[in-house]
Amino acid sequence: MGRSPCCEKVGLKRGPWTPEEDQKLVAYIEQHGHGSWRALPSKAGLERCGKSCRLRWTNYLRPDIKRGKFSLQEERTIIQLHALLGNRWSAIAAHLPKRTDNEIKNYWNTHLKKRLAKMGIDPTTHRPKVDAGGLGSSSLSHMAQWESARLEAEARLVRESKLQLGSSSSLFPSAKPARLVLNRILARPSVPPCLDVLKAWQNSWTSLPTAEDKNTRMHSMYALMLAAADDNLESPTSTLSFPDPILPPSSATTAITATAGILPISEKIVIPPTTNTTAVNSVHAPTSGIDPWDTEEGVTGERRTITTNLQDDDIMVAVEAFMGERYKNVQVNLQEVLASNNLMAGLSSEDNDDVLVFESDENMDNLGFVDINGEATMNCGNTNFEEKNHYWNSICNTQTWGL
DNA sequence: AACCCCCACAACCGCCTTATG
DNA sequence: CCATAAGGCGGTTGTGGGGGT
Repeated sequence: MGRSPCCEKVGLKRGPWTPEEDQKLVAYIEQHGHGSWRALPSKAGLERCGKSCRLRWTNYLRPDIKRGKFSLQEERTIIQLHALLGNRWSAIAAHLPKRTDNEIKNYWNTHLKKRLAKMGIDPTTHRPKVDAGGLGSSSLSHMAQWESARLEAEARLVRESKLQLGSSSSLFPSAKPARLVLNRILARPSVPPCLDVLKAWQNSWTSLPTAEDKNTRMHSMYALMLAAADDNLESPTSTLSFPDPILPPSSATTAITATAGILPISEKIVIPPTTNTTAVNSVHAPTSGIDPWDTEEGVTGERRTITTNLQDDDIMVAVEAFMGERYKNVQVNLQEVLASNNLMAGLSSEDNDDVLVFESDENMDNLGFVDINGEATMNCGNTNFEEKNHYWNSICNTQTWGL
């Protein structure tokens, strides 16, 4: 389809707005609302195109925007979110009240990007620039810092999602709800567009040369699912628990109702017993206060599926994967982990047919996703849920997230 | 004082998505 | 289902101001 120009360009003024023009625009919108932007200029007596008026209003004249220097907290937030979301300025702006995407974008391009570059951080990947000599200790330190920042951002998003889901009224009604849409994880070569972190995780996984490598390397994984808006959660509309149990008790089919908050999820997540179940794998459930799936009781041979029919793409499942033989069977040290090839991923379900399956092997050493077709997409080994849950909790619970 | 360069930021451009008839 | 309008978004450009020479 053809795209029509937003307005006739001939005879229309361009360039910087004058105070008089601003005044006209503000006065008109305050009195009539903006209505159709295309029709606005003539009604307001402006010789501008509607798009120009809209941008001027949304980026500059709107009363609910904050201008001026970015605070340290705002800078930190921008960096964290950029590490997680990339150049998705509107998504980032949704987490910075009263800041516009354009302002954040400009600030990033003119300040933060350069600052990161000076620190030896690639502002695109948020990873240390690799020099010919490999990673030095300072690079590792940077990596740890930025991985930490990125993980904090992830935790922040999760927390904010919980808050938003738990409340029907947004703190910032004019702002769009935080929307983190992650594409489904697929092991097939035709990976859909997705977050960089997801790509990174996939790449890191698929780049392992052999299955043996995959198995011998230590991976751990947290799955965060929109689920469980039952009585155990803080809010009847909560749909995200983090980190909530992945696997259920073996004794019964568990149905967790995900009710509709901001995210239009209204289906059940059903966890049926599987045909050749022999025992239970379990995951600690630290946030619920109820721990029916204590890790100490993890047994072998279980294969379970969590089947969910989801109605929209606003599902987030974030996965943390720790890689590297050096961490096998050692106490996880946060900085070490962060300095390692620690990656995150996620997936979403885009239609009713999607099925998300977490699968574990006989030693509970591997967890994996299986897509709707039952094809194993990835595995993560040697899971230590206690440690990882503790780690995530420490991020989620001890951070003060200024809004 | 004049010129040049750099920087910050507002504004624009073009593509994409969504809404509507 | 299709065409079109309108809005949203991210990349890029243009402009003005400040600092250096």
